[in-house]
Amino acid sequence: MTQAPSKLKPRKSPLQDRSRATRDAVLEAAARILEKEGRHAFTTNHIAEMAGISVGSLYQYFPAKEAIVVVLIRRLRQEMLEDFRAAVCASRNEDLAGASRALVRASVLHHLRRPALAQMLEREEMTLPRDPETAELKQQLRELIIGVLAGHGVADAATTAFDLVAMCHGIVEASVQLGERDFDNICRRLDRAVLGYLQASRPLHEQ
Amino acid sequence: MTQAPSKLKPRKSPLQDRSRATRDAVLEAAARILEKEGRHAFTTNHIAEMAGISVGSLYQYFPAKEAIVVVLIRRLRQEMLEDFRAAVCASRNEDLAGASRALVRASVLHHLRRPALAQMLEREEMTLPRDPETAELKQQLRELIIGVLAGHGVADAATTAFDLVAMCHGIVEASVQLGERDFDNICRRLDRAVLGYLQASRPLHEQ
DNA sequence: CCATTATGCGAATAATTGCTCGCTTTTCTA
DNA sequence: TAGAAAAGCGAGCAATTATTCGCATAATGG
Repeated sequence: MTQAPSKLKPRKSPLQDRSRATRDAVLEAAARILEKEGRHAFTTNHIAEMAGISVGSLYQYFPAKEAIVVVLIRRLRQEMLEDFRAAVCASRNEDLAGASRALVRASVLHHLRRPALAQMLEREEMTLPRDPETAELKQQLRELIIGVLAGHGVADAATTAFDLVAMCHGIVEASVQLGERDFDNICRRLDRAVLGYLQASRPLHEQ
Repeated sequence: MTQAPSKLKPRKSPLQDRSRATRDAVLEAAARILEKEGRHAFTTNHIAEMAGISVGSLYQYFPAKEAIVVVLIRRLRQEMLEDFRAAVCASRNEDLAGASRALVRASVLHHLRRPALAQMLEREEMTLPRDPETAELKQQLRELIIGVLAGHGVADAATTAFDLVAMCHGIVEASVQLGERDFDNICRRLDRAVLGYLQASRPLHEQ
């Protein structure tokens, strides 16, 4: 009883340089189509054409169209995790406000690298079947942030982390969607939101 | 030279009760499919089947599949605007904190009515061509909130309104996605975020 | 230089799906 | 109640698209 081949894992791993280039070309073409032409243009034939290869070659490395998106998402999450780790590392001697600012900057940086792509991929992620590898990356990211908050004595770090991430995500996504590309401006507003939330654990009348 | 028929406006307006029922059945079936089966099941034949009518009848009232979604979105925005207007009206004698709380409750109420549907429709909206009627509703909503903030002396009401709406949206969406359905719990956290942001206009050290 | 393996190709296939059109049934109206 | 108008029907057309498969070309190893 052999395992049924997964619909998400690569059919074949590239061994030669040539094939690795093909695989990368597919991924880059797919990314470009998603960010510049949208979902409707995201067809296997079109991806192959834009990558300068044939559909047949595409299917040697990806067992299904979805698998391409899954890899792109995985890469995005991987990058994000690394950015956040770097930010946490660089701000390990700062106070809570300093650490928050560092995380905010990492978050905005991530979204502004390829704004349209990041948004498309996040949207796709919700439609796709759960990918354990991506879930693991997200879990690590969550724990990283909870750790930072808890380390600074924030109460109920898990909920706080959840809300902070969600509200930053909301503001950045909405801003980027409207064409905002001013890194510092977005950061300022996120800082205000984050620090405000952290402060507001104390009720208003104590001010 | 007659005007080319729009792809979004109804081909025919229902005159008899019978046809109005058909139209409504289509909309409700479409909504149910979107929220319970997802995009991939959203086909005209399936919608007609679930509505208990034939495809032909469907196309008498909607010139294209997209038109159905557009109407659903329009209805959602309409409802939301009315909820917000009611909240603003009911809290017109309160202070800024009170008004904020009222708006937060309206927002959460909106999302919790049919959580899965609201999320799907918002996602679809981004893919669809811009609908002027929906844009108008959103514009009114924006002005409503800006008005409330400005009326309480909030500086830069436009940006503040944008950020508050975006961050609430972020938190609610993320919470709902994880299955959270506790109205009061979500409200509490949104209150904290909103009041925190409003407070944080003053820098930290003044506290 | 040959055998073997890896890589690449793209026409063809099979399935899906948005939408039309000629027709029947129901409702309205005069 | 007859004729017209509205509403409803659903098989089938046309177009799209994910995926395959038999074959060609290139790299590798002995």
